[in-house]
Amino acid sequence: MEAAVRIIDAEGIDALSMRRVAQEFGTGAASLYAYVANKDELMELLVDWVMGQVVDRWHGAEPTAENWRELLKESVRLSRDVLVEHRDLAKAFIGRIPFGQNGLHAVELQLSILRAGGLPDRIAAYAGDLLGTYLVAEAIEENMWRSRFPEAGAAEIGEAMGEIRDYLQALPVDRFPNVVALAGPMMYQEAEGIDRFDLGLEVILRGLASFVDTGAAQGDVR
Amino acid sequence: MEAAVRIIDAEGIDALSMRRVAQEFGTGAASLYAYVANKDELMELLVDWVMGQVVDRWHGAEPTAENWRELLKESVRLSRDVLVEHRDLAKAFIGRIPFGQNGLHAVELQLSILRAGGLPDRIAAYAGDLLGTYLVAEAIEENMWRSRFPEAGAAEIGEAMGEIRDYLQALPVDRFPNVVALAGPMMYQEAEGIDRFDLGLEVILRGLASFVDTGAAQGDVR
DNA sequence: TCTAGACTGGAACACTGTTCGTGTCAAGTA
DNA sequence: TACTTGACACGAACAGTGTTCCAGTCTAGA
Repeated sequence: MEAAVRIIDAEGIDALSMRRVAQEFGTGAASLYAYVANKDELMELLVDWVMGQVVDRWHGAEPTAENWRELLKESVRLSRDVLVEHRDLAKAFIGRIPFGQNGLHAVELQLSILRAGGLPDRIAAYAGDLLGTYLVAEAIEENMWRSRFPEAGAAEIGEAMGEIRDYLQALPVDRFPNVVALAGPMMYQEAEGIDRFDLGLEVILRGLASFVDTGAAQGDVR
Repeated sequence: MEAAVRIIDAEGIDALSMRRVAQEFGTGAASLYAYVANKDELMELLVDWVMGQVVDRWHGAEPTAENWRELLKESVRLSRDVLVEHRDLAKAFIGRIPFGQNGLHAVELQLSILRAGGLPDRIAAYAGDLLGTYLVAEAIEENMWRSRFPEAGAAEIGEAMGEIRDYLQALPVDRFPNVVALAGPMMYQEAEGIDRFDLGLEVILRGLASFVDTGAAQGDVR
């Protein structure tokens, strides 16, 4: 597990092959199949391993009706941070439900926050999924920008975005008026002190919060 | 392009190899490199092709301050439907920004709806991204359930979910009280006539709508 | 009729996940 | 002590991958 994470951290998830992992132990790929059924299972374990990291770093404050929003944001941000620390690893979450031991633990934590906030069961159950896919997608995208310029630095990323912005702004105004007009806000990592991730988080949270008052925000669900 | 889509529809995106595409023309893989720089470019074209399908099927009603929510829902649902029709294809969208000709067209449409709704530029610009990642993630997940039981049928999917639900409910209540309690709502495709996809859509839309009134919903963005 | 350039496609390279079968070694039993 | 069992090691092989090389073919323009 640790060897696999080491490879991902250093070379990205595309470099993670059975042979490469085995090499880390100075052995052949076939040896790994004594411990793991196939690569998919290794991925599954990897996903659960990183969920364990998230759980370990969670401070564990008691969720209440007052602090649930802040707590939820913190937990989602923490998960995002852990994912981003391991480059590509977020891609392993695609098409996988983290129902290993650590994954369940993390789900449990999240649900406890959502229910403390007074969300209806149906909404709370679904919110976990929604936030999960959001955070994974965002982690992947962030890594994408970062890997475009391996030497990194926030400045370089801004520069890359700037180039795309220029391209969008140079589009024919008659065919793409809105794209041209919004090229600026579309290609900024942060604006007015709030970065993209927090903005999306806020949007989802406001949507969730609208379901808190029993009966008030009912009606046009469809 | 059409050959590639044919393969994906029949065998899934994992079966899409250069050799397999070439075989569709009765030739060798090397021949494709006269038309396409590499597989990544083929994927890029594929992504733009499917965006073209979405644009072609859009009815094109004029967005207004009254109908923007309904219109936005329709457009997101349409995109999801087109993606799901092509199995795995949604995976090709991961880590890619659809800025081809058709992609830009689709973005333009979406932005026009968002701005008609009176969303601030910054929110509108970001909402496109948010909805895009949401719909792609949801399409992938739906396909995952579907491919677990290739003979398909909504009943089989429900059965598969039922098994996981049973497993979750059998978990130790003292360690996972909330998971056990919410196992039911977590593992239902639809409840009370609203399916998962529409529910998530509604959550995001409410969150976005809360930014419409200039000044009203300001304040604690962070 | 000749030539330039677009296209073809077999062969090869360096990889991938996975399986087979032989080999090693340590613990448990007679 | 001798023997058996079972867990693990791992080179070799198989069928597949994306991509490049390069000797060919074919066709449009001069």
